[in-house]
Amino acid sequence: MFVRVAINIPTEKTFVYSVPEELKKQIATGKRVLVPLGHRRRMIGYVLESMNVADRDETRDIIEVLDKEPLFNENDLEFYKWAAGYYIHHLGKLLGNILPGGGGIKTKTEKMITLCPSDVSDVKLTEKQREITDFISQHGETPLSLLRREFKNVSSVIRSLEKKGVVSISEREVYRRPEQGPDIGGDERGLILNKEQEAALKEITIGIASKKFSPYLLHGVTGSGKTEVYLNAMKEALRLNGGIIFLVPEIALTPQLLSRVNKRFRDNEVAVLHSGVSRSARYDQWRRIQRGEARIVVGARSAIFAPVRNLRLIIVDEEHDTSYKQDDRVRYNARDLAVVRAKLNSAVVVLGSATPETQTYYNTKEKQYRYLSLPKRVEDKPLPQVEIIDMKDKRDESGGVPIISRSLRNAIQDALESGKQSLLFLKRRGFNTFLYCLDCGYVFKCLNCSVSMTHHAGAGILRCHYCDFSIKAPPLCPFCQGGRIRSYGVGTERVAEEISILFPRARVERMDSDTTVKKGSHEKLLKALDCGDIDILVGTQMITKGHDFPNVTLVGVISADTSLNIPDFRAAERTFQLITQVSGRSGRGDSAGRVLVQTFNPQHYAVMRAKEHDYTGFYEDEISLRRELAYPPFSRMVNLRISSIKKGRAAEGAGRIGIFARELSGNEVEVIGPAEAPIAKIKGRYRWHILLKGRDIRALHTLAKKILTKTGEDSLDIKVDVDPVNFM
DNA sequence: AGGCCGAAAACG
DNA sequence: GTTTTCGGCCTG
Repeated sequence: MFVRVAINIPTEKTFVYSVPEELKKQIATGKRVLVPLGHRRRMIGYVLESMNVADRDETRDIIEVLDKEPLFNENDLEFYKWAAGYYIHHLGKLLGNILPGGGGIKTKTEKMITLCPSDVSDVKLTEKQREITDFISQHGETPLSLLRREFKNVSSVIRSLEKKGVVSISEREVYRRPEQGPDIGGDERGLILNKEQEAALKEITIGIASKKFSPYLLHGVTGSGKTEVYLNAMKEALRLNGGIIFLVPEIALTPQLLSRVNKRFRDNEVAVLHSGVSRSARYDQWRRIQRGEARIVVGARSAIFAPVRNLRLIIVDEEHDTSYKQDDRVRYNARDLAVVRAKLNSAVVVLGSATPETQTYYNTKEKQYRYLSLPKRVEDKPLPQVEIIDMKDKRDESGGVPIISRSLRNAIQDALESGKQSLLFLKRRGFNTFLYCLDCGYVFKCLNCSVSMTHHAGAGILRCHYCDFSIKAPPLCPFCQGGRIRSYGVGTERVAEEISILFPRARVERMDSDTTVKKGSHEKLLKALDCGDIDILVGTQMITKGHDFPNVTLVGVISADTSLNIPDFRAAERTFQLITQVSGRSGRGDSAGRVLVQTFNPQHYAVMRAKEHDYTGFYEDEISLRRELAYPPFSRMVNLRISSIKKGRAAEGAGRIGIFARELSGNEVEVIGPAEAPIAKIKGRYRWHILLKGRDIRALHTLAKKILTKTGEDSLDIKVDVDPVNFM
């Protein structure tokens, strides 16, 4: 017997090994095996298939079968192969990244004690032994750990009981569970769906029953109750014995959402997968899913690979969210893969958003996806009033542009006085964007990355947000020794400080990746906000995602321009989404909400359409621009990211690859660049990129693959990014 | 990825 | 002529 395995090494090849007689019984597709590779090396191989004849003369034996049960089946494998092919990754590398337990994680077992059924009344027992056997007879099969808690010196007593034949010891697998977060947002209200929710649910239900591939866009304004539709659809899929994947952006995978799911479904039906779940718990969750014990998987992007049995429904909440795109190691987009997987499984996929990607909405126009709409908030609550504040003519006492305009200040004041909460959003954490020397103009930049370092005043340090390198903030300019060091730009820390000065009585908190590094601190802040222990919360992106806090009536966007001025064709879309999503946090309770957006571009269509809550208007503006410039959805893109430790080498190599790409591109593919990346250096590597653009993804694939094989000749690092999202 | 091997460069 | 370094190649 032989097996074909994939190994997590950068090669297209799969490897055939022979199976020793004693391991034959254990072999199955989807299990991991330990195999020898090369000289004295042992690697984990993933069994792709087993066969009776090998297609080569010499094979080596596998050493060990690592899993009792497979991690995936043929159906899952078909999907993994598709993903590896589409994103131009080696299958072994993909499997190594998405499957749990790259290391040798063992299943956790627990010793169970049972009384032997045979008549043991004539066996003499000590008092202690009697006590324990009585306890076991009351409880039936009892875990040893429970006995440990109840009695002293349990192990020795049990050992002697076993010797006497009174009890028997067996081992049972136990699942390690991810830690449960606190219960936030208790009231599970609104079980009754409104007309639009009902209509959307009905359509989805038809799709589920049809057992045909049925893709939907659920376009519902913020606060329109999309989650309620999801939960009902899930119930329906479950009723038909279907498996479910519910994807949410990593940051939105909050206790709030989880407790909602947990209240609706039985605990043992739900498995949770995300980066916060420990390795071992992840492995156990995976096995529960594979066995079909957990029918519902809730998770961040990697959960799209979960080996769900009889998959009938995939939900992608906030489908526009860029965190569905994984940019390191294995590059894939979980939102797009969700559609593919649904297609392979003849299942339903529901993409939900208040601000769908232009591409997604376009697909509904092209009749690729069915369009479902929730145009109103639940209970007909009004959308918040959005006011745009033109910062061009705003000056503070010293003649500079103020961080907080007068109007925003007044609005915060109003909210405070009426006992309401405010959220202030901005893109950058830290205190200031950067420090510079007033005398010579020296800017403190990271030595490894070509970005200015962010000033964290609280800690008195400068930190690079790309490589995390930090230094003490120096009092003197290292270049001219001048003492006049000034700061420019603002971060969350600076805004929080400013707010504390303006409103000394208010309870101000900051939420960004600095204040939430500690496990559970994210939940703690949200809980505090939920309990009303915070008046004003200043934060980055993470305060914008999906939360529902009824007492928040004011949302302030400190600057809409940070997302508008990035070198990315989706900048307008991102800005529209951002303003709309942040706005959505406002006025979810009984009081009407207000949103204030500070910007230097009040006339920009993304800003104006967001003010009017006009998604379709924005879409029309955007799609005509995309058509004109032949950007997606009117073209496809593949980005080649080239980097090297040596500056010249990166530039040269990129140039050479550019020429090569143009030679091969033909008239189907347009080669743009090479260009130095907007962030020219990260972690000591100089970065360039070449963009391939064309109508047909296959032509792009072919060209990208040719470039990869051809360029093995120099020590450049080349990465292929299919359907790129991040152009920095 | 990581070890092996041959070719080229450095060495004496 | 010998040692060291570098880069390409292969692993079942």
